[in-house]
Amino acid sequence: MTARNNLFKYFINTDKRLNLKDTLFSGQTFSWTKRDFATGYHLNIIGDRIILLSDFYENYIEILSDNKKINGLRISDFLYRYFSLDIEEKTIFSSRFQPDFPEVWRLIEPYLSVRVMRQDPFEVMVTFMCAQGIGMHLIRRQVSMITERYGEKYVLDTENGPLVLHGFPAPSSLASANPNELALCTNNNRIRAANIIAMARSFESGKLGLVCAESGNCSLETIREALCAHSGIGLKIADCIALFGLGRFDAFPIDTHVKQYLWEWFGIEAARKSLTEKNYRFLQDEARKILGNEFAGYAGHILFHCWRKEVKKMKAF
DNA sequence: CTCCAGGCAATTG
DNA sequence: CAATTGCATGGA
Repeated sequence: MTARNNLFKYFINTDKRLNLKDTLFSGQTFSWTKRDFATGYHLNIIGDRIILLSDFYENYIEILSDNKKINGLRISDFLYRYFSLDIEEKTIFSSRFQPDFPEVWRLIEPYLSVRVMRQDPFEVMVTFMCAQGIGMHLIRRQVSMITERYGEKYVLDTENGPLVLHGFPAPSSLASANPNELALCTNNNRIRAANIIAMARSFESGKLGLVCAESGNCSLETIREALCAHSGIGLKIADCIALFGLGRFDAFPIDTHVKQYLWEWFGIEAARKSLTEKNYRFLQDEARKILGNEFAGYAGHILFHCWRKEVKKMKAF
């Protein structure tokens, strides 16, 4: 394979859609991006290098050579799992959804190819701890600054000159961070910085590692309890971590946007009330009646993404 | 100026 | 119980 630098083409060619499953195993070099990867990555393969760019921050990178492995898996096997290609589009929504909600179905049909990925748990924990009550602009800035200050630096040679990118910091790096220094990266929110450091230490000690290892076998409630024991992680963030970081596609996080579409699209009255814990859990039960249990969160993310773009008319993701 | 952004935790009624 | 407030900042 000859290295072909088309990284900047990636930034421009954002609407190009290719079938990852077909392309991934064809052995050809390709450039592939998709704007619909909310809370996930854009993927770009340049020759023998694979670059993942998050929509939470724009400077994450993994550079891999063909003979390297990730988590003990061949790259193609890793990506197959990473992009959850084992999940078929047609299985995400029940067969009753389309006839029951034809208008919603018409809106979400173009979004059915959205993938919810199995991302790195620690990374998801940190990024979602940065995502409380503020806009995507500030969330991105926080995570971006964290990677720049605490992540490993990569310099990538491109035909347009060197490109500096940063990997996501390891748990140990944030566990030993100075709170005041980290607060500079967390919107000057010292409480958040302290929470992230405490979580990183817990992760390093192995307490959270066990949750990650066992997350496929235990109940959602068990996962939530372990996560919510940490200051700065509530039900919503715990559900996000389960969904995006632990591959628990049954986890159904409810944020301000989900709350909105539960009322506007499905007429759930309780969605107009505030998100107390009791109401949060009630709304989840209601959502599962519509979306089923196994892929409630997966389906919810498709709805979430469609809601933001088609109804709220948000430009970026 | 006000209101809201992919909330949580502590406090008050 | 439920409702309110502090945390922080920037864009609409």
